[in-house]
Amino acid sequence: MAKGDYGKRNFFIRYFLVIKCLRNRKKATFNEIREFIAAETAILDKEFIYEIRTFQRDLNDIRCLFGIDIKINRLTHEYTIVESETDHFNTRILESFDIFNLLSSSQDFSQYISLERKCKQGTEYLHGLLYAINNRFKVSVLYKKYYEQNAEKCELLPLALKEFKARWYLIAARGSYTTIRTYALDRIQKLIIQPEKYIRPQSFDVNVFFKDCFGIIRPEDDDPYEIILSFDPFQGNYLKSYPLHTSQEILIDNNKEFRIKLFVFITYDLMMELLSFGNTVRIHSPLKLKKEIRKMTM
DNA sequence: CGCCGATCGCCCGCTTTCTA
DNA sequence: TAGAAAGCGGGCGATCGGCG
Repeated sequence: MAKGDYGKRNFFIRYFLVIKCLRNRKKATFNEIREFIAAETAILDKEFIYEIRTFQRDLNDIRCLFGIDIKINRLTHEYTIVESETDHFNTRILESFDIFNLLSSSQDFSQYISLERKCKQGTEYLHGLLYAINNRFKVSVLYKKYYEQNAEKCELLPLALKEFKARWYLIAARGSYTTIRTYALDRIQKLIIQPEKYIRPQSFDVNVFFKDCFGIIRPEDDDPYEIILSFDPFQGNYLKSYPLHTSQEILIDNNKEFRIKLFVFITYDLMMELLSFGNTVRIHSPLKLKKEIRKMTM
């Protein structure tokens, strides 16, 4: 086979298949990876010869590009992906690969896959905003609050991006840093990156800022509360795999009750979440949360 | 049509790890 | 502990695609 027969985009297919192979099998020798890739690319009607030297170069590239570390076990000669539990980025990248692979398949699977019909999410602004945040450029956005008729032009100092419930938000300040607000990307109608720079407050860390928040609201004039909630054991299983918040601690877990403790602000987001559990949740404390929920349901 | 950069295979040599 | 085996990176050349 002549070199380069399969074009320039091939390296991307290789990276993806290497990652896919190692995810499926957990571990594989180079020959197994080579065979896996040969089998996966057989439909391309071109022999895909994968040289060990290329593979070794690819490992380096995968590490640099995606931060996915692949190590070899020198006893068994098997390669594995080094999964670091703290790194959410890796998991998300691998998940995105799965979806990408599914949606970009040349076959028409539309009769087998039911996709959620999403409105435009504003994800096209992610790259531009990240660029502005990283290089400390001011931005001006045309922003339409969902409860207002007209869009409003605002000049913002972009600080961070945040994801919540499959939506993306811009965390930004206005002129001074006295108020930091959250802007939903799907409500941005236009984004202009300004040539002017701003000085980023050194103390701002998005993960610290939202540490005690459930969702995207951080009250300015309140403190987080210790919140005790009871669920039925069935909901408990769900909450064990998908904790409500990083502060979640299990207090009781038996066949009658699943009780947890959270340390978060009492916000609209939190109350909506609790209401979505219907009568399977019971609020033990604090009193403030009980009252607020009662107010909403009356 | 020639130049240039990117990719990849091949080869070499250094380093690390295993094993007797 | 020393030699063997394997990993890994660098150099080199062939090839290809883009570009003027």
